[in-house]
Amino acid sequence: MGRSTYHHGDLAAALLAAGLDLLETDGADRLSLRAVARAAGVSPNAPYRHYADKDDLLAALACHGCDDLLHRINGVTGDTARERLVGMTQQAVRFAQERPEVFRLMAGHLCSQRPAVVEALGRVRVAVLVAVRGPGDEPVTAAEEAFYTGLWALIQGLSALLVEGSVHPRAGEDLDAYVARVVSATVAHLPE
Amino acid sequence: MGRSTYHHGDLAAALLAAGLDLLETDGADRLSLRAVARAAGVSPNAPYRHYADKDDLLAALACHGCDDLLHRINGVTGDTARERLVGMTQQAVRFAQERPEVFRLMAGHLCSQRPAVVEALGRVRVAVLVAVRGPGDEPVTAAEEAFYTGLWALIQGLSALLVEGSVHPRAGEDLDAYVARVVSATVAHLPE
DNA sequence: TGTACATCAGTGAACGCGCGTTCACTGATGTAC
DNA sequence: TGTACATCAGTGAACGCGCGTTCACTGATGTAC
Repeated sequence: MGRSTYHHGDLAAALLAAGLDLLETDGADRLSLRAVARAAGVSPNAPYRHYADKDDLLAALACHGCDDLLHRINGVTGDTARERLVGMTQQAVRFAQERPEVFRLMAGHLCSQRPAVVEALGRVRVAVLVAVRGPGDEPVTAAEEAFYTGLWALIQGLSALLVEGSVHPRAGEDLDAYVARVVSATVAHLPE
Repeated sequence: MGRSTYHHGDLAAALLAAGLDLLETDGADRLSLRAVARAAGVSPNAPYRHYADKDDLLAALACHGCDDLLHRINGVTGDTARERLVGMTQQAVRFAQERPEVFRLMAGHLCSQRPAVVEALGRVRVAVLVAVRGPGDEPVTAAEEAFYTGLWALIQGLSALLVEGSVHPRAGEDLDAYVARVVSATVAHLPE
């Protein structure tokens, strides 16, 4: 804000940070490029030096969210595939609870066609697959791919349902415990 | 359009129809109440006689979508729980493909707090539960509820992933066949 | 059957708004010689 | 070390836009007597 030089220094990063902030308070629908510029203490069209247009900034925000989620997921450990799946789903759900608007942006259609976002989401999906499957070099069969797609859908769907308030833990039940119950009940054939 | 009387007759329904139309072409974000009024051949503020505000119309559109999906789901038959689950998921996916914007509106946050939408979505969820479970009067146990929540998440999540283009059938594969594969692989413990 | 009148369902103009983006511009920076 | 100059990264004003909503209003409808 109290910028002393004419040049900002790292406006791209500052806009990203301001954007993430405003995203969570306003939602992607109401997020305006001008507001982001204002928050970064910069004139309305300064962002155009760093982002082609508003959608470009939104895509950058979504990618940032993907990186965050990827990082959380990569931190999950567990002895069995089911434990790791449960752990990852808990991470995804928590992420969505903590940063609902960035989650919506990632899962929604505003950015879903942007190559950078497609790739960032792809990395998350691969991380899930690898974590559940465990290390190994055998090629992924069609049947496995279908299975992992289902798990990915389950993770995304459950996160979304919880974020939108469509489903809830039982009264007094811990969110993580609830997620564990739902996931375990659904994929009961995975080894415990 | 060529309305001959001053009074419209059934403007509420006409606005709903125009709204569903514009929703699919513009998306909920870009849908404007004025455009809906224009499409119905009526002045910009005529809608306010029938809908409290823009959000109220959006909620009505979402409810309409829920009714459509409920109807499709209720048409599903099958000898086994898994068959019925697959059938319902195929219906949901097709619905989302045919009416992506109304699907997004239903699954998204724009209307998720509106009581009418909450109830309409609840009816769909119950229909899924009943169809998978089959007729019977025993109360739903906590474990069952968790399981059905997972199925609901799977249905919603897979529909969303397909709508956003995040996952695809294999080259040349039929969409229904793909959905059947994914669902079956994921809930392999349901009796075939 | 006629009629006064309340109510309903529209009109049309206007308000105030903030937006995305473009334009022509200028201050700051870095580099070649 | 000094300097000319290209380039980069900002400024500030403006354009044109369509929006949601409100206001005061009027045409149409239905109902009580």
